Amino acid sequence: MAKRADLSERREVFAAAALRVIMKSGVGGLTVREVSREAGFTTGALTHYFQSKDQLLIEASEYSARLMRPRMEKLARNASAIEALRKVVWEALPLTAKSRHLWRIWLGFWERSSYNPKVARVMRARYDEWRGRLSMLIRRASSEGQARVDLDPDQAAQELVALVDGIGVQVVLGVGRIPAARQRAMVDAWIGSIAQSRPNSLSKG
Amino acid sequence: MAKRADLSERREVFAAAALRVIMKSGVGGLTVREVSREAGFTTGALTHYFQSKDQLLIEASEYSARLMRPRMEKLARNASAIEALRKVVWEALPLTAKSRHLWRIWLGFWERSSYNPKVARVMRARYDEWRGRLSMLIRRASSEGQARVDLDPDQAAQELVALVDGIGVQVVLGVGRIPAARQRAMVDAWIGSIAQSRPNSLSKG
DNA sequence: CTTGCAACATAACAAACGTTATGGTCAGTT
DNA sequence: AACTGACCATAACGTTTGTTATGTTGCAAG
Repeated sequence: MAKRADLSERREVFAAAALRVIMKSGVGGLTVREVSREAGFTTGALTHYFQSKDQLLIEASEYSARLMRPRMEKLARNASAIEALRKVVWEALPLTAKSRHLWRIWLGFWERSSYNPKVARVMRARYDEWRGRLSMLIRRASSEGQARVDLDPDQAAQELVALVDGIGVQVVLGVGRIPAARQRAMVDAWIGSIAQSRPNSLSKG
Repeated sequence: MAKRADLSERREVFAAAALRVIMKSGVGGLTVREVSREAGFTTGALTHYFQSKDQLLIEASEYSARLMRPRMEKLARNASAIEALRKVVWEALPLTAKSRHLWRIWLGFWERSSYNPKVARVMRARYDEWRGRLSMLIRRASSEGQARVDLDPDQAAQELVALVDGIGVQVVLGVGRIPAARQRAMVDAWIGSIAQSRPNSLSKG
């Protein structure tokens, strides 16, 4: 066994290259040759680390999730649950160029996931994590008296996920105009609708 | 000039076949051979009516819009502007199997529109029409005292478009669960937020 | 009745694709 | 020092693609 390069490190290099190619040409326009070139290698290297193109796509999808996760987890640790929810959702919005780039990538995976079961599985896991994160924050907000208690946290989280996706589509496709301030206002309005000015303990007493 | 078949009629046959293929294999998986077979012809016939695959896709996109338009226009003629808005948006939701099929098609066009300027142009026109329809109804609701007057109709319509897209994504991708009743409730909640119980004339007086 | 062109089918084409095969190089083991 | 296998390049393979070329047929105008 004569190893010179770290395996998982090389795989990340190709995954990152794949994301850059997707940004340029879309998931449908992605080719193993282009990804190899983007990574600074040739197809011989890529096939050494990935059994197939599908595997590369899945790895790329997981890598894109790893890019967001740490920031999300940090923002979720905010003392106020409602404030944490605000900041977490804001982070997901297509507010910055970098965020819009990621959105462009995710959107590229959407269609592929409709016709590729493997991609669909990864995509579902991704959304489960995202919805779960929001659900947990909403639950926390309820128990801390910052949000209504007559609320199904999972259902509320599902609504919020849909809201964010809708904004993402409009902005990334460029079919609508939703400036940053408006995006945040929409999220705040939704959070305001589940928020509760009076603490839970008082309304119970 | 020996014509036997109506030109625009044949083109619609191919457009409809293209939509069926997209439902099955996605826009990325669509091939001219498959569409020809689906239409009951061969590629020779298809190329006789379409200069390129892109033209076929655009025609198919426009055809899918023509499928919705009449129903939308009929529902928009409701006496009550708010009620018309409700019914029009409900019609756009992925509530029925048929509607979900159309959503699947639209979603397929999204990525392609990111990298194909021609498709992007058509897509933008489609959303302009959709947003304009909602904007008009909201404007009507305001002037009839059914909706707040301190409202930017275009901005409100943009929000509603995003909401519907978000629901569409979640349902069609199958990454979230939003039952029909919940979809309608979400729309109603949004409309409720812009609605006004007291007529405009009173609040002005 | 001839003729011309629309309306298709069939076949061929070059390009691009994912994948596989082959070969070379060099670090690390024996 | 010989050897081995990880690492990567290069090339080839078979398939599929959009497009073009080349028929063939049959209605309708002249």
